[in-house]
Amino acid sequence: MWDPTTPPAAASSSSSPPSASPQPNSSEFDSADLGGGAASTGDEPARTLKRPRLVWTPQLHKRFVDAVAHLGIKNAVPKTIMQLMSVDGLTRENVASHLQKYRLYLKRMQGLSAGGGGGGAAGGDPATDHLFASSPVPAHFLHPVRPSSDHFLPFVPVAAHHHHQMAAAAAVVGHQPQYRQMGHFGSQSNGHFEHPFLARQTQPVSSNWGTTAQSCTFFLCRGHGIGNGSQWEESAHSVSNWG
DNA sequence: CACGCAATAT
DNA sequence: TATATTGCGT
Repeated sequence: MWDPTTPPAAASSSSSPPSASPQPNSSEFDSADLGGGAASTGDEPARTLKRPRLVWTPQLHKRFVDAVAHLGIKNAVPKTIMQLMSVDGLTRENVASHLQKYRLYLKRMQGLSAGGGGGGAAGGDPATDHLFASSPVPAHFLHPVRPSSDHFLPFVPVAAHHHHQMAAAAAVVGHQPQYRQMGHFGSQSNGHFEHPFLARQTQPVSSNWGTTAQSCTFFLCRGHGIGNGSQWEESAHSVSNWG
């Protein structure tokens, strides 16, 4: 169902010059624009609404990887990852599904890096490799920390990444309903987020960062495409309260 | 219940 | 092709 008519990710119409200018544009998403049908029979609780397929952009995956990296392999379970990512609209299933693929990817990498050498994600599934290769994989992922006998590690050739077209942005393309997913991160201060995004809901959240700079730090984590470890690390420390 | 993974569905 | 969903064991 990936809808043939659905463009792979919004063509970066504006910006995203081929040469450079990453452009720290804070808007990596469109405003949710409600179409006519929208909720059809009224506004159903997002709970039961059929959400559009999540499109895992490199940026989104970056957050995923960072979350896992900071959580540690052991604590990196779907629910925790989801919460740490703080991406509104993200469900546990979304993360779980991708986490599964990601683990397979890591497993393959382990096998390859240990024995052979060279390349990166070669010979695997073309499908997953490309996406995962866009994000640097923390070394600890490949070797869960040997208790005491990790003597010779050949060297871990991280997958050679090429430059791909990183378009922009939108994370989800709702082809069926007219919702655009992922807009801002949640201000799940204490529990979890409830409303995905949608519509013209009121959004009292804005008042949050208007007066208190707290969750705003998360926004800093974008800007560098590939090849960067993590900069939100520091940010995370600032708000180390959610735990 | 939440997790992890294979198989399957869309 | 990429995600989502399901099934089953833990």
